[in-house]
Amino acid sequence: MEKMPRRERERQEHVRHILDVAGEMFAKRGFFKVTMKDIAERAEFALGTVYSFFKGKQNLYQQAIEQKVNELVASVSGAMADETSPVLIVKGFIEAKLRFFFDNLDFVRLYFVEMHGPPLYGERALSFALEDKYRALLDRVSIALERGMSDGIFAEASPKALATAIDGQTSAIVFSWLREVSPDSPEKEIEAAERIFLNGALARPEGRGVSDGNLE
Amino acid sequence: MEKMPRRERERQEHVRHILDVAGEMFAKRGFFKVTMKDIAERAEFALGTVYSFFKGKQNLYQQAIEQKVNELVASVSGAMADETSPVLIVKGFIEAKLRFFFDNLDFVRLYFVEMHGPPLYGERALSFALEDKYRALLDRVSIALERGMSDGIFAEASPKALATAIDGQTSAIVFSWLREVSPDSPEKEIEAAERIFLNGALARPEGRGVSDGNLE
DNA sequence: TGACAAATAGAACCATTATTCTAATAATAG
DNA sequence: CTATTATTAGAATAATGGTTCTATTTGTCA
Repeated sequence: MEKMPRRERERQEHVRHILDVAGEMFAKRGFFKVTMKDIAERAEFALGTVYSFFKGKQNLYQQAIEQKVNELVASVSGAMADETSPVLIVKGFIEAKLRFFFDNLDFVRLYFVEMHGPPLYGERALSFALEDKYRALLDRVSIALERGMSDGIFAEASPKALATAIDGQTSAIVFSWLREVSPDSPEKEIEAAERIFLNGALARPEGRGVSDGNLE
Repeated sequence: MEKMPRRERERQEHVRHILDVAGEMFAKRGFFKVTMKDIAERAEFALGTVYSFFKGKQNLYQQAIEQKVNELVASVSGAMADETSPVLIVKGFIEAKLRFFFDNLDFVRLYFVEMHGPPLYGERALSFALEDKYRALLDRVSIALERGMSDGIFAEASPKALATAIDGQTSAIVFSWLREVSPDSPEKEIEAAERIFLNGALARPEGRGVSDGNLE
């Protein structure tokens, strides 16, 4: 990692910096309300310099998103890799996803637009590869659920449907943060999401759920 | 409803027609890939005529969305109004929401972008009033849940969090339809969503859930 | 029929902005 | 020091497309 000349290292610094700045601006104002000039100024580079780093605006936008998505996937993936028990894998997913978006709240808007919105400029910015990476995380959740089912921990159901449900639940929490002025911490929501997903809304006959710790 | 002159009625027909066409085009191609000329041609009106109906492109976009959101809210609201039991209100919400989006799959992209995306053009197209209307539906779900809790049907938890969860779960199902070539019917997902939300993922001690019909 | 409203096709206008280009300066490497 | 490369500020270019305008046609109604 330390073998390239300083020049090259600096260049990468610059690229990353511009990407960060641009990502934030795109997320806040939207693609078409941000001009290349704006970005250049904010990043403290001349317009031409920005063009020396990126092919054009779309390319910049695309890379800004990809950078963050990679971080997201790495973070969630890491959290799930640590665990072996199905329940803990699911919890790991919930926790890591919520934490990442909590720490990158601006990015939320961009991400979901690229995931589910109409094409911004004719084509999706989020490459299929990245989309697949995220979906692969969900598949791992699915698999954990499936395993939990054969172990009798989870109720028999469609693992895919359950994974979709947990993904949607967590996304909705993230959206709710967008509406708040300044959400203070994701802890409460993480816990609530886990409880709701695992136990459901109905009262349990025994009134006992996973909170007893008997499942981990 | 039938008291206005034909001229006026026709005008409204035209407006509605243009709104429909525009809404579909926006959803498919995105705001900036649709030109006013495109819309005029597709709707079979001259460009100037379209401008005689709408102040401009933004206005057209806005109204196209509002029209659909109103339909959505009316539909879901109606479904919930029929019911009295908390469980059935929740089910009504799930069913009506899923059905509406299933029947208006194009619209999904627009809706979520406006709900959660960065401002498209400086300001949100979805007026706060409309946003509030949807949120009011969720409040009604919350209230039903709360009532269910005091009746001992639902487990004690934050009604808001539960409502958010059910909203997210259903949205995720809608998103999954976007990825499919041609989803055939929402029935399966409706049922699964209800089951997952009510019973949760964990195996129940007795293996019995709401499917027994003992709660309605 | 005659006057007026509605609609049309398309030209014209105009603002925006992505992108390229230029001339000048600063930094670096050898 | 010198050749080279990176960077800069900003001007020039070019395309796009929203909006307005015009001349013409069609439809309506009294």
